[in-house]
Amino acid sequence: MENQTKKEDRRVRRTRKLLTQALTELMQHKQVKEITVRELTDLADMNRGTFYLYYKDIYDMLESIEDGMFQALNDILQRHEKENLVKQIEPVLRDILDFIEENQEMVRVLLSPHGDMNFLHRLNDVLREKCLQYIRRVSPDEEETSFDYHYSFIVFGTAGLIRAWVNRNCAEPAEQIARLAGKMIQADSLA
Amino acid sequence: MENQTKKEDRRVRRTRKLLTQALTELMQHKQVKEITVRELTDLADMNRGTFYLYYKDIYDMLESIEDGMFQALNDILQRHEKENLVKQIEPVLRDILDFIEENQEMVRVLLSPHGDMNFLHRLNDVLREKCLQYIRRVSPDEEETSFDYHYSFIVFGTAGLIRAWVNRNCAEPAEQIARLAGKMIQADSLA
DNA sequence: TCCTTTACTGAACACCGTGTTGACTAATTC
DNA sequence: GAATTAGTCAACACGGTGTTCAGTAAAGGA
Repeated sequence: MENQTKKEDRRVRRTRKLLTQALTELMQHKQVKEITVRELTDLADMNRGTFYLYYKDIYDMLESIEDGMFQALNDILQRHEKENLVKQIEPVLRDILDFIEENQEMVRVLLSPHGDMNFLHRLNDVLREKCLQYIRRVSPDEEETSFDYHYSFIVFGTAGLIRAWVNRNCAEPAEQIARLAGKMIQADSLA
Repeated sequence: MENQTKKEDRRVRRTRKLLTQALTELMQHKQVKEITVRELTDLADMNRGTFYLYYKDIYDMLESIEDGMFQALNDILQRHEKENLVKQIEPVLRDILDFIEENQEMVRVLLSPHGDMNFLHRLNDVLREKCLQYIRRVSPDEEETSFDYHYSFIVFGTAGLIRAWVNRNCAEPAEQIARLAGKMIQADSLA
């Protein structure tokens, strides 16, 4: 990915960046459905046709941005692959929250009322294995069905927590939120 | 509300019902953004203009349906107004889950990837006071900021649980889910 | 049962965003 | 400096939108 970025023409980087900035800006004020390609490119101060050189439509662009975030998320999960999750769930959370803090504007709009339900579900899918693995270790004598419910509660709950955090402009240090999330996740897994 | 329904012309009831059925049907297969008024009224087998007698656009219609659900939710909360939430959170949950089971098709699509983020946030708002009240009783010596995070975790988490449940076509009895939710909510509040 | 009211139909309308095209210009890379 | 490629500009047909108005059919009250 870094390789690709460096091979990219400077104009391409510029255009992508301007479009992303404009979309983030617009999504703070209106729903995705209300955003037209015309006003997006107007705000980014470029030709409307240029948009179509990169994306099919606004939703395609949004998905593409989400792709980038999940790429990063996967990298983080990869790095913590070999840790024992039961005692060390907070380090992963720390890294994830740090990444979120760096991209808070986009995360905020994605989890806002103007946001994207599909984002939540993709998050669900990515974290599924990781979470099940964790829950099984914490309370191994649980029935299979219960796993699913605990896991769904935890992932959506954590998303809610993150949403509250970015809505406060990440006022609290990431470490504190990681600890809090860790506690609640553990409490649920045992419940 | 019942009064209004009975005063309504039979044709109005019929039209509203057909439109709602058609939308529910379409939302199972495609995103809201992809649904046109034309295909909605085609599926409902009525004139396109008729749609506009009731709703501004598809999103307005969806919001209107959500309004009805929140109306019902408020009624349920009202009925359980005077209960002591600490020991008796499950009865409210039971009633809410019963209602959800009756409307599972719509709830399923609203919480699906094709769903509506705004729905989650409205749920958040409605349950806010109720939840804060509960958390304060369970763990009264907590700082104010923490409340917000616990509360956000719990509401989103419960939504996730409900989503998992309706995705399984409400296979488990509502009572069992209410107990599970109650346990996890309590565990979080204490965490 | 008739009569009034009103929901719905069907067709037409201008409007606007979409997505694509082709020739031209400007920036970037090697 | 030359070749390549990104971005511009104007134009185009297309299709969904939201609204209108006259005509039809269904509902509900007396």
